[in-house]
Amino acid sequence: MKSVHNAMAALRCFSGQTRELAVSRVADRIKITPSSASRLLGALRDGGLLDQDPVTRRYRPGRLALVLGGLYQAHTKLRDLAQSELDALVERSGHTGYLSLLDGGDLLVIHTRQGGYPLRLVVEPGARIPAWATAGGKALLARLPDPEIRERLRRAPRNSQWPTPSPRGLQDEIARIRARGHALAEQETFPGIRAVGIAVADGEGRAFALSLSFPVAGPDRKAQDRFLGMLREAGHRLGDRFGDAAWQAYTASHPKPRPPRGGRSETMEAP
Amino acid sequence: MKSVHNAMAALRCFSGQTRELAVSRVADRIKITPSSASRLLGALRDGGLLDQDPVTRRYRPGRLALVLGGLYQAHTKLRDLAQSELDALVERSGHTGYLSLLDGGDLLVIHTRQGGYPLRLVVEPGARIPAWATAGGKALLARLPDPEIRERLRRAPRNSQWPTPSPRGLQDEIARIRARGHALAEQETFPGIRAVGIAVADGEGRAFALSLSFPVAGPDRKAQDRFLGMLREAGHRLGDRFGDAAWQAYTASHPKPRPPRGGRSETMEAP
DNA sequence: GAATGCCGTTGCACATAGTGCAACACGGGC
DNA sequence: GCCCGTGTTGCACTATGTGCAACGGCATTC
Repeated sequence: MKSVHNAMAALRCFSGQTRELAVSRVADRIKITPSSASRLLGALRDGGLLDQDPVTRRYRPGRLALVLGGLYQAHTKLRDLAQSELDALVERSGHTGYLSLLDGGDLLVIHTRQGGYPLRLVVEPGARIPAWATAGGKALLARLPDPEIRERLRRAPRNSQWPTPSPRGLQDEIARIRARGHALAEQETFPGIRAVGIAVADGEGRAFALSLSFPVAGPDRKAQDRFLGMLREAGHRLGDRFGDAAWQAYTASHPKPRPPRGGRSETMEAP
Repeated sequence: MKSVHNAMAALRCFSGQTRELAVSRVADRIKITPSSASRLLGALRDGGLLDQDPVTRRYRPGRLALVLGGLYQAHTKLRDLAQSELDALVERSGHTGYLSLLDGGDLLVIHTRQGGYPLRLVVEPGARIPAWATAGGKALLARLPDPEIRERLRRAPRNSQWPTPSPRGLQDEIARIRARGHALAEQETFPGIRAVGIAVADGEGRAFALSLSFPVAGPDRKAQDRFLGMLREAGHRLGDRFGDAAWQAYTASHPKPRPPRGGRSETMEAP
């Protein structure tokens, strides 16, 4: 299945930073000859997974990609609602928010939203970062059983930019995240950047991380705590909505912001 | 590139109705042996384009599909805004709305939203319908140069359920749609169902159709005209926003609802 | 305007890569 | 227990995709 593998390697070249790619760029990045790349991308275009700009001859994601992406969300609307929550969070905090999910040992960024604050950590959708170096990634990992966490981190290729954790430190941090229900990244993703992250899952298996990043020298302690509180409120809302058992447990460490009184307004359509 | 072609044929089996597929179902539908299908889907899973349910062994769109779908929207947010407009339309009319685009000679449904009205034409996202049998498809086709319209319809495989148009009728209908700026489908998609559709394009090439369907016996003439008016208003807003020249021209037939007074509020972030 | 470099695409011969067949393992039903 | 349906794996064969080289198009350069 080499050609199929190459095809997906080619597809993975596309990201928020590189929405369009020339044949030769793809050939370089996945180490195949330009002739093969030309045929491969041509086939993907014929199938509708890619579109080709008729004038520049460059490729970009196509219609088939759009429908498949839409289908990922499957039955739930967790992704949609999570994104709304995130947008609101960014609006109120002024800092950058990320919606992402776990891909092996990496955090895969799905959606970002820039806040108004001038100093920003810009990460494009499609970017992959070692999960353990991010707040969202840690929050997602902490939901997995211990052996799987170790397995995922073991398999992840070593990366000089983001070091691998010590077994001891890993254990402690995971325990802390599980107890509190949120994860912190203290300049671990990027120097000078602090981040807070939570993870929410729908009925079966699909988990997303919501995270918020800001400069360490930016908002003061009080403000940071407010952001964390807002993030946790969002987590509670989503957790309640999608029956995420973990979020019931987290009520202990931080009290649940609004104890459910009768008569919540339903904004979603009935099935 | 046969295996890549098969891969995309397999991917095209997924739709709103069939979000999960078993190996054998895919094998049947794209006419390959189960062994090949097993290897093929396995490769797509390894690449992240598909996920496999560990217990049922069935496949569904994966993370890579999600990012690629997100990238389709590219620089513009036409899709997002069009969807918002559509949702509002459905809310106000109570009937079903569709967001779709042209795929060869077919209309490819991207997003649907059910209204409250009990009698509904249910079309799942991912569905393909001969464009000429739909209001949205006609609106999209009418934007193309004449030879290309004929070419696309010529290439489309014959389909007993939806007949091909006569050259004469095609010519007239296209002219009518271009003059008015919207298309109608009078029980052409489905018996007893009437639909109205418009098409909007962003700066370069990407065009979406917004359409609304309702039973012929449902809303009265007045109400239908209101729906059409609302749809056209949405078209004007989107057309203005994305510089769609066609929508300036359409002002003649139906007067533009709100002539642009100074000081439009900018909701999009600056680049 | 010719020359140069870069890019995308196409023919061709070879060897790899993917195919179908058959067999196996697994899980549920009459 | 026996089935049937399903998903996966070994194996031999051939069809398929590969690299190489050459070509045409398009800018940029001199």
